[in-house]
Amino acid sequence: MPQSHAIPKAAVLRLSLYLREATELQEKGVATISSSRLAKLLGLTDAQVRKDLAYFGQFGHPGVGYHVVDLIRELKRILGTDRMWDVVLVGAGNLGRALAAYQGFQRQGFRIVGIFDVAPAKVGTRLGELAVQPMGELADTVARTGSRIAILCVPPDQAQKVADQAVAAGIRAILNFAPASLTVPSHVVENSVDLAIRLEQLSFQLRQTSEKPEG
Amino acid sequence: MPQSHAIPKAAVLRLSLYLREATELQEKGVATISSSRLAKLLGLTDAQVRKDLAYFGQFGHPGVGYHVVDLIRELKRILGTDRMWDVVLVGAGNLGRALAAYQGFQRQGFRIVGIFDVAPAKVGTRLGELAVQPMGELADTVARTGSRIAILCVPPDQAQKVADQAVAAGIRAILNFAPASLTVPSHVVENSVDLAIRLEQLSFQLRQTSEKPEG
DNA sequence: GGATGTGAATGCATTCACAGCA
DNA sequence: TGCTGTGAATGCATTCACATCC
Repeated sequence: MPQSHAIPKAAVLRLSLYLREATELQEKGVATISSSRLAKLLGLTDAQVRKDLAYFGQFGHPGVGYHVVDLIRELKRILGTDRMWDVVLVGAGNLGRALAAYQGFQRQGFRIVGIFDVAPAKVGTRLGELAVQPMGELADTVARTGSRIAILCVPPDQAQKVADQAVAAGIRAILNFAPASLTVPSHVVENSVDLAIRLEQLSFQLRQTSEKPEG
Repeated sequence: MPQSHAIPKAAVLRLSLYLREATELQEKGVATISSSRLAKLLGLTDAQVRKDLAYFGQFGHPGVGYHVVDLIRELKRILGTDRMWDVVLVGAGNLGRALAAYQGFQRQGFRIVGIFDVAPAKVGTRLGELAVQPMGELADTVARTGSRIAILCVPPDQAQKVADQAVAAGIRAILNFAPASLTVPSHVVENSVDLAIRLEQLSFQLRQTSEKPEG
């Protein structure tokens, strides 16, 4: 049973890093891993790794470490990726098409089951095994496949409208790549990735380290 | 003059959101914005907005709010986007090509000045105004253009090697899209975006809200 | 010896609440 | 009155340090 204290949001983010690292270690044939070694691989402290994992149970072995196979199984169970998730994608522009083809999603248990776009010119074009569908078919596809997750790759001025359509279609989680703030009902979870902001943050950090950026 | 206290890392991230929102308000012709209204637009509290901005100076007006034009100018100055940054991109796969064409970078002051790939088949192919170059030309291009920032879109097993090459070429900041942890010297800043992890976090949150995910 | 799991202590970020100004 | 800027208070996350176990 988990501890009765609140789980830090940042801890859950690190679980994904532990899973990624553990998977790589498994592929290399490593059987056990200690908190200190895992921490070093990720640039964290050993205590943090142990505390993060202990929020969710006790699956380490004193004197030994964590069995990589067990660690992976537990992390997948906690994160909910011990199953396949069907995902729909809205916006078949450059980014949308690249994400539709992204192998990393499949590998982590996410399968794109539908791609949608408003532009008639894009509808019908093929992307791997899927063809771009018109927005009108979104609700049908969500209902038929039971998808709970949508990825949004639409222009920022259309993002809110498309998010509303997705929610109306039964979507419960949105990964938003549009540089815009979304408002969603409380039963829907939303997560935004603003690519330009990531560069902006680097720009800020460059200023900090070398006070003279010049040109 | 900034306050003598440490600036929370999360505050800097929010500055980018304030800039994004202020830019949108400016396009709508809004002249001033209060902390409470800005907070509401972003799902934050008014005190947080004020404190974040106050870390970097006093550019608000009691009884009025913040002049949108001034706010944008100050935020750009703080974030370092009051100038153009030249950026190189390594990895001309699906994601790399999509990012090379991404308009959002240009809009925020980032210009891709070189695209590189190891695959001979990709070298020479055109992407907008640029042609994919071989890795051997990376150092030359970085030196010639004075680029400080690199975007990495390479397979995870090549990420560390490519990061090392970029650092050796003079790069000071890396935006990494490969699902792998990078080790970089202390004078280099690194920022990773793992797309699959973002979906994983949604999966976790879905489990939390509705304890029965079923299929 | 070597490692985990965890209360206690520390440090950091957010929120409160109000003085001060337009 | 309306709003900013900010010390003080609160709340949250990380680190410490050690009992415990293989």
